Amino acid sequence: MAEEQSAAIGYKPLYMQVRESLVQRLIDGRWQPGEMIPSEIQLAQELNVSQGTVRKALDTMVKEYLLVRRQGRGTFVAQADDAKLVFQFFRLKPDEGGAVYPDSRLRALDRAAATDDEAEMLDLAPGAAVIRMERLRSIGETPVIAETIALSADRFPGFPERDAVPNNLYHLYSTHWGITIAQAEETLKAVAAGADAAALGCSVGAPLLRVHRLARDLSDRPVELRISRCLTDALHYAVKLT
Amino acid sequence: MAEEQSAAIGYKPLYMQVRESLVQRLIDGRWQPGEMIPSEIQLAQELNVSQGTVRKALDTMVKEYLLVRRQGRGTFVAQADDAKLVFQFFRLKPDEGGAVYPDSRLRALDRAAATDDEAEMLDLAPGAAVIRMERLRSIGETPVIAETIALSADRFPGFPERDAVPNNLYHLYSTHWGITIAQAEETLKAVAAGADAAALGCSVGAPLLRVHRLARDLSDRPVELRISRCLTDALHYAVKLT
DNA sequence: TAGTGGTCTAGACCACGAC
DNA sequence: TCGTGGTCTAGACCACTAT
Repeated sequence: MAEEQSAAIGYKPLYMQVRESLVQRLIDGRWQPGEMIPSEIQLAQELNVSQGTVRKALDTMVKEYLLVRRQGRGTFVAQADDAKLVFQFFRLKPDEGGAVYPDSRLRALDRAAATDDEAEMLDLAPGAAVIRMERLRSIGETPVIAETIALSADRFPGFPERDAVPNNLYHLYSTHWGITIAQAEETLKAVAAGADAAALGCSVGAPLLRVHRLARDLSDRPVELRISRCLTDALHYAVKLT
Repeated sequence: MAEEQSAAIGYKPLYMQVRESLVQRLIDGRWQPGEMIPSEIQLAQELNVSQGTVRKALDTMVKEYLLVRRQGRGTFVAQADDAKLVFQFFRLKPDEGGAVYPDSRLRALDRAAATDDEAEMLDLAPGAAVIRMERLRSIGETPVIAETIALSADRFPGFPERDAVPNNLYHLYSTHWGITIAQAEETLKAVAAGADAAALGCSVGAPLLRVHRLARDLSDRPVELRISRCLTDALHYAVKLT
């Protein structure tokens, strides 16, 4: 690396510095999703470190789903629409049968002033403009999820019209604004169905799984606040604890 | 390692073979919880591999929470009652304030024939004997979780009487029978309160978070089936997606 | 056959904790 | 000061993929 190690205080291992330098290339868009990155040997020469140090940095980025290794071919920048990555942030599975990714129907798309909660979670000034969406997601013909999604309007200029919004939003964020969703925190509660009951085809007061998600980009900045109300009669939320 | 690499088919990296050999020492009880294990150098000599290979095996075991490294001191076998490990399998957090670990009151403890569901999940013969517990868990004076726990009676001979069952069951499994819970799969649903309503102090039909957990030991064998019904008025289930 | 990542080795030096 | 884990290097060979 160009800079020398500073004093003991604030010390960062070399491979973490390499990692940060490589993540910056993703943030800057110098490396685009799907693109093959230089080989470990090339990166090592470029950064003046050994191949082993580059390897350790790449290994951590692979574990973070930022890169994908393909033996014999090379290392590639992960894409939000990779079949496996689609389920990185989607944990609802049918009780019977394999994983499915529900279709979406956009019921509303507005610009509005952020609520206090939205402003705080998204790190915006009070009352800043947000893009807010209401979606109904279905498996086959059966509606299973009602979603409210809020985005900072500033970060998504030229957001598409209602008919042009695709099902996979994270892929849209990536292709149109170069924003990669790298991690998310979810909090789950059981709640009684209220205004969503009609859309979901359940009775008022029926138990719903409410999932509150804050999604962050590569720089850890909050990007999207999403609140989903899920019918869990034939679905469940799956978690592996290891 | 003693055995040579077999043909290409069924190939396992050396560090994974080392890992399996070390995990076996935990399964056998040759390494006890809290114990310091030999240094990397010693293990490398003993197994006839390099220190780097031992290190890679230890690194994976640390990530699995089986070992704990303490720089300058050594590497230790993880204990189920380590402050941090208690929360490895407990994801409910108060909406406000820091993490808490609820107290438990055992309402029932029986031996009974396994239900079909229990037999299948725990990999038992139909109708085999299980130990079944009903617990009510509270934060302060407020009941928040009703739990049903099923264990294979064969694997837990001499299970304590009702008054002698501690709050931390996984620590009990470890100390009395040498069974380490290494991983668990949870499935979550929202359900309406039924028979538990009285104990939890909510109304019948109130939404509860139902958590279905299958816990496995170091050999991946299912050990415990636990179904929790949680009041999520002031609690939430937290998940980090990375 | 050439180039890539995957694994393995051997040795060096540093940071930390116990003595 | 000593022993531990933490990091870094340099080089070797293997397995996989594409050509």
